[in-house]
This record gives sequence, C-alpha cells and structure tokens, in this order.
Amino acid sequence: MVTSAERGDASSRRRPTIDDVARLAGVGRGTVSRVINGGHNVRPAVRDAVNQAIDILGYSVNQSARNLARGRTGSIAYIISDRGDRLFEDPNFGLFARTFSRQLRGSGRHLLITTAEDEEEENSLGDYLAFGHVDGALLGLTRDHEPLLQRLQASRLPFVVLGKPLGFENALSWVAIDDEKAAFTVVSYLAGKVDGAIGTVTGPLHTSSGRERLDGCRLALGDRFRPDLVASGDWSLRSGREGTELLLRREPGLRGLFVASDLMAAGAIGALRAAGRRVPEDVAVVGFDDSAAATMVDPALTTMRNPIEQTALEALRILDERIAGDAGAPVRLVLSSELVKRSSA
Amino acid sequence: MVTSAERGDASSRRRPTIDDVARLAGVGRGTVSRVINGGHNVRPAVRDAVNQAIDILGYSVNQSARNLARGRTGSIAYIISDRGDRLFEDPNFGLFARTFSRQLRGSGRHLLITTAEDEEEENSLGDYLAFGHVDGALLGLTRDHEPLLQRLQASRLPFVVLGKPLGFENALSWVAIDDEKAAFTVVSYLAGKVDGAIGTVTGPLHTSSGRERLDGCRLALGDRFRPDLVASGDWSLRSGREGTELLLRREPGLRGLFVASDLMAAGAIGALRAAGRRVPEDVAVVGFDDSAAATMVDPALTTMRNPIEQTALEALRILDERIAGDAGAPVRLVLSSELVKRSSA
DNA sequence: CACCAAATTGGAAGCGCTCCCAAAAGGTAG
DNA sequence: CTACCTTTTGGGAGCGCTTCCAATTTGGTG
Repeated sequence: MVTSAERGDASSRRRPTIDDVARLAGVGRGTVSRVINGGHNVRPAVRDAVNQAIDILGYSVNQSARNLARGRTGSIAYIISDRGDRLFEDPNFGLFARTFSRQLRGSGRHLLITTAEDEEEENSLGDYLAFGHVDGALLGLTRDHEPLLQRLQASRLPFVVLGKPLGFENALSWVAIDDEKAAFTVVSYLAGKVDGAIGTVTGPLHTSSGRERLDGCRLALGDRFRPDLVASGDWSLRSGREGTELLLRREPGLRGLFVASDLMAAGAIGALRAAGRRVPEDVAVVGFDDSAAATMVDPALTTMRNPIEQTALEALRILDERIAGDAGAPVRLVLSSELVKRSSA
Repeated sequence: MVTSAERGDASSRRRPTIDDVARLAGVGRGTVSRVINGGHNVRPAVRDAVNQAIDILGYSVNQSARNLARGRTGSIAYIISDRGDRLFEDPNFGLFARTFSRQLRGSGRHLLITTAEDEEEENSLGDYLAFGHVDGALLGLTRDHEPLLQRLQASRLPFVVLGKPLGFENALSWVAIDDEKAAFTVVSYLAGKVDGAIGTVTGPLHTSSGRERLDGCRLALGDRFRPDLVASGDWSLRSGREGTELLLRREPGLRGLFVASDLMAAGAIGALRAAGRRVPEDVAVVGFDDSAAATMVDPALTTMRNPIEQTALEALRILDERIAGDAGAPVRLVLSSELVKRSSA
C-alpha cells in the first residue's frame, strides 16, 4: 500500500491513466484492463507487476470512461412512491438508502434517490428510467402501484421491488419481510401477557404490509380476535392516536393493543395516557418496525425489528444478477423479523 | 414536448446520440453541442431546428461521455463526520441529503453520501477525495475536525462546510445558521413566559452549535442566567434526560428549560414527568431544530426551525462557483431561524 | 461592390476505458 | 522435434461527448 505522502500531493499531478500503468509495468493496455477486472487469463507474475505499478502510481479507474466504454451508466435508482417530505421520517428508508449507497460505492457506482409523488412525476420518471439513465432500479412501494410497475415491466429495465407487490407477486422479482408471520409473533407475545380485550390499529389496508400485519394479528388472536376492535390507520402518529381513541370508546376495558407501526404506537400511547390509562399496567402496547420512535416514547416499545439491511443487500444482489443478464424467472425472497422486548408490554 | 408514446418504446431502440441529432437537424456535431450547452453563438433558426430534432428523437445527453470529455466526475460528496448509524436519525441530515440530491439531479449529477467515523476512514476518504473521484465536497461536521479540513485544504478540491468550522472561520467557505441569535430568540420567548429559575441542557461544547446556543441563552437571560443551571449534553435523548435530572436536583423549583435540541428535549420532558412535573404548567420547555421529535413528544415542543433547505441550496451554489473556477476569497453565509410556538412553553 | 471584422459553423482530436481479434507464447502428445 | 491446441498478450476500434481551430458565412462600411 502506498500512502498519499509517498506519492506527493496527488491533486497537483495529472491523474494516472491505464496507459501509464501499462507503460510502467511493461505490458499492454489490455493486460492492465484484464488485471483490474478480475485478473483472469493473466499470468500471476504479470498480474503482480501490474498491481505493483498501480500502487506506485496510485492509479484508480476513471468511472466515466469505464461507463462510457461499457455502455453502462454506473447508477442505480432507488424509487419511493411516497410524499417526499415524509420520506426521511421513515427510519426504514434511511437504512435502505444507507445500505444501498455503501454497497454501490464498493463497486464505484451511485445511488439515485427519487420519489414519484403524483402521476405526472411518475410518467416522467418512467421515461427517464426506460431511457437508459440508470442500469437498474430498486422500488420501495408504499402503495400498490400498477402504472409504474407495468411501465417498467415493458421497458426491459432490470428492477427489484422492496416489499410484496400486490397483484404482481408472480411476475416480478421482490424481497420482502414476512409481515404476517412477524405480526403473528408480536401479537402472540402480547396475547400471552394480558387477559381481556385486545385491539389493533392497522396500517393502510391497500398495502400488503398493512393487510398482512392485520392477518397475522387475526391469526395470533384466534377466538380472541374482535372485528369491532380494528381501527385503520395510515402509518401517521395522528392516525395512531385517533384509532386508539376510537377503540377506547368501543371498549373502555381494553387491555392490549397491537399498533402496526411504532410511529402510530407513539400516538396510541399518547391517547391512552390522555384517557388516564397506564402503559403497560392498564393497557399493554406493542408496535412494529423498531424505529427510532420505539425508544423515544415512554415507555419504550416492545416491537418487531425487521432485517432491513439484509433485505437491501439481497435486493441489490438480485438486481445485479439481472443487470448482468441472468434474466431468468423472477426471484422472490421472504425474510423474517425478530421480537424486541421492551417495557410497553 | 414529445411523449414516450410518440417515440415508441424507447427502451427497445438504440439510444440516440448527438450525431443522430446533428444529422436530422442538418447541422454539424459541434453545433448541437453548443445548443445543448446554452445555445450561445448559434443562430436562433438553427437552434430551433436542433431543439426540434432533439425532441423528435427524444435525445438526452450521455452523462458518462460528457464527464469523460469534460474531465469531470459528475459527482459531489456529502461527508458527515458522525457515527453512521446515528445519521439517519438526524432529521437535518435527511433534509440536506434530499435537497442536495434533487438539486444535483437537475444538472445530471450525483450525490455521494459518506461518513468519516474514525481517523482511518478519514484518511482513506481524504485520499479518495483528493484523487479526483468527485468534483467537490460538502462537509457536514458534527465535531471540530481539523485533520480532514487541513487535508482537503491542501488538496485543491473545492468544498464548502455546512455549519461554522471552528478555527477555520476565515480560511474556508461555509454556510451556517446563526445559532446564537436563534437561541437568543427562543430563550427570550421562554423568559417572557415564566418567572423563576431557568436552566439549560446544552449540546457538546466542543462544537460551534453547542457553544453558540449556550451563548445565545446566556445573552437572552442576562441577570437571570444561572451558571449552576447549565447541564451539558451530547444531543442524545439520554443526555437530555440525565441533564434535566441534574438540574432538578440543583433547583427543585425549576420553572423553565432550554434544551439545545429537540431530541434531548424529548428526554428532558420524560425526566420532568418522572419527577412529577407538568409541562408546561410547572416547567416550560423549549427545544431547538424543529425535528420530527418536536411533534412526537407530548406536549409538542416550542422550538426553532432552521432553514436547512436554504442552507443546502446556498452551499451547493457556492460550491458550484468554486468548481467553475471562481476560487476567489472564501465565501461565508449566515442564515436565520424561525420560532415555532407549540404547547411546551 | 469590394473589403474587413465578427459571428457562426463543421469536424478533427482526444478524454480513458473495454472489447475484441489476431498474434505470440506456452503446453502437450506423438 | 514437430504439429497442434490452449492460454496469454498487445493494441486497434469505438463508446458519445467537448473543445478547439480553421473555414465559412454574415453584416457592416467606405
């Protein structure tokens, strides 16, 4: 390894090219190219000489030139169909973005983060994507979103969906957590803790996450499930509060509450406290996501932690396979979540 | 404007190049280049013909080729010297990242988000940056950070600091909010609301934000400032709680509290409640940042909203000037914050 | 109408890389 | 030692753009 000191003030010299390396190593340009692209079909001795020259010169590949020659753009789009300003409040989004960026940087590529808030944005985005500005796309869909999906499917652009794309489960590649199983786990835990009435504040039921978390809850509760104690929310803090107020009106003796996201759970706890209930003594509460809100709220939430990072890595791996041309049948992957016990239940 | 329908399924055809446009418009390649780069020194009639050809073909410039020809990389680094996992919990970071990305996308460029957690990462990052992988850098420093700053200063890489770089105020370009003035504003408001003892939980005093917010507080309180009612925190929820517990021990009759960040304020409110104090009846609390935590906590926080988006845009503008070669004297810019009244004070 | 300067134009050269092909080197078997 | 096959190697061509510079056109003037 050569330190920056040894090679002087790098910035003041012309950046070395592949030809400089070839000259110094006494080989042809093609050979250097082969070495920096895996070193296959190059004699070990030659490879070492080339690597040494690379170190001495402090050479690193010019991505623009590589992309131009390869006919690639060197960037991947991460598309979120949600209101942009909500975006960064969603802790999952941040972790996804961070994991993608980091991973792509390792291969000299970039992540392009984009929202598609309304139909117009969606159309221009569709054009943009289909027209070769990116090598592939990762779709974080917050609602069911056929138009963009169909558009992309027709465009041949490789892409992978994060989460289960309702209605396209069999046609597309996707990576998702098992919402139903996760909800089953946390609600079973809750049901084991308390006797009496258990209610739930759901996510939006037009999303697969919202729906499956409710399914898991229903399954876990079995006979104890009460259809009248289901309030539907929209992932927002406010909807968590209002949903809880509704449930409390319907069943003042409420003992347990499954809230389909931590943020909504924060709202729920606020509503419970306002109604004079202690958590978890009077009403036990469990959330979902293990987001920052989970520990910000008092008492800290018992919740489900999702393997976001793993989801991201797998999605990217699958996408890379498809970009490389292994465009066989769609690939589907389901990962499981983990119960995190804190003090709210 | 040509819709995607008119030009057929774009994805299946070869992407048009500048030569295709030149041929269709009946002009030379150079002329097309001139048109897509501002259209200077091109006769209006010719310019229109070229633009029409561009529309018909659905041409858009190939960034890799442009970057290669221009000797630019087409990316800007956003560097944060903080623990990566805290990163996305910081609401300002998210807004910065989003504003940068969006703005850069407009000019076909990319944002590269990077952390520099320890000295080693910092060194390799320094090499990376100095070696021409990016066109410029935006530095979000959470602590005073001389090594990287000096390294970059020596490297000729254009960069702009977000926040005031302690010890480098005169040597570098930076954009910051006026922490002192903002703290003065919110503490004055608090002081007008309550009589009696007012304390503060500060940010880390080795950062300019931490220090200046304390200065502003001291200034606003004047004679009422009590040096014994200053607890130092580190921006974390926990430090907010612990600092508040300390203040309460020193002054059980505490009536007002300025907490230097909303997240810490959430911890403070938890501590106050645990100690049996009502907010704002017994103790009025004000925060700083207007982050998501401000409305998540109960009661919602009175706090200062910072012009993050404007800061981001100005920083990028200054950076672009410097990249373009207008590397005159360093540029400094200070923006003001705005009081947001809610129910905590 | 001739002349000149300024504005406009075309296209060659070159950015740094990958991909490919032909040539050279190396191995193996008879 | 030769013939043949495989592996390795060098370097030309080309990716799509910008940046010149030289050539042409334009427009104004005497």
